[in-house]
Amino acid sequence: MDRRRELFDDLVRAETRIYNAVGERLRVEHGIVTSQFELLRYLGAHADARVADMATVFAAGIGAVSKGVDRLEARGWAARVPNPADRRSSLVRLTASGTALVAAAQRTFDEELERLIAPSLTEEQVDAVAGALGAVRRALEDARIGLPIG
Amino acid sequence: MDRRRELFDDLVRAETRIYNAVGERLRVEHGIVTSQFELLRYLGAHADARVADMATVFAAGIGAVSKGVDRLEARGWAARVPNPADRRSSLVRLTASGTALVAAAQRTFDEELERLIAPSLTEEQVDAVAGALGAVRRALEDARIGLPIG
DNA sequence: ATCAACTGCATGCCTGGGCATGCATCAGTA
DNA sequence: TACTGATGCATGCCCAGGCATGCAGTTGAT
Repeated sequence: MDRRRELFDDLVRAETRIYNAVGERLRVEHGIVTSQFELLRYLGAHADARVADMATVFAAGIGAVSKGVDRLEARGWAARVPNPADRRSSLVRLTASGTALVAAAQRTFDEELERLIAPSLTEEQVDAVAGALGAVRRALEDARIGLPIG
Repeated sequence: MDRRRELFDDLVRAETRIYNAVGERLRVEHGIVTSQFELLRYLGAHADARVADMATVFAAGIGAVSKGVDRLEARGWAARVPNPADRRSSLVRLTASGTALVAAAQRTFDEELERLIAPSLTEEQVDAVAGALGAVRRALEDARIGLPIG
């Protein structure tokens, strides 16, 4: 039980600092923050995503994602196109400049992440931690636990 | 490298959902959220903490912690007492009701954390992940990486 | 075809945190 | 002692996200 408390503390602290450090570099070099990078990256990997899809993946509220997409659109990196299958929703896709940005930012991201993690963890540990946290994540997603609202 | 991206994603998603789920239960049963629980728990474990100490531990800004302590004080769970060694700062300590709250909330916290994690991870995995993330955390703390501002 | 219930999302209000500022105090030097 | 720089923290402004609401559109039953 104490071991689980320790896991929680280290999980939250490591995540916070990594998120901040990556965000700092993304901000300086690309003018975006980590949450925007995550949205952009998701859109790069999943063409024609809907707002609700992203909200589920990121465990964020619909409103937050909707506003986040507004900001991406305002900067010309993404566009909402009508969803032919359902006129209530739009499909969000990257623009050309958004695609270019993701590619460039991804390099910064990878570089910084290596700088932060590689000194502390072996490859095997990275695999082990990714596997374990992935299992936790999937279990929570399947059970729809930890979304905002309730 | 892809493995590190996966680690980042799972780290952030698992942390988000665990943080939300724990916060939901703390809110329902004790009227606090996770960030307040963390402050309270720190104060329970570290008598006479200063605002700056907590800001460093939580990788948060001084202002955020200062306001967080304001809220704890307003609810009667903590008090600022003058710091005899330095009149610029105060020492923050729990009140009696704050101490009682921490004890009760800690039980809820432990229970919920077990519910979230135990189904997905063996004891060995918990140890391995806590150890690895602890190493990352300590490295980042030592290098003062990932604090707000810079 | 009609209607009720539901879904998807945009928007407004409110709160919490980041950042900048300002004041009080401390530490070091002359 | 006087003075300069550094430190600790409270506070104000701003922004991002949660939650509630509202509306357009969809679905299913009759």
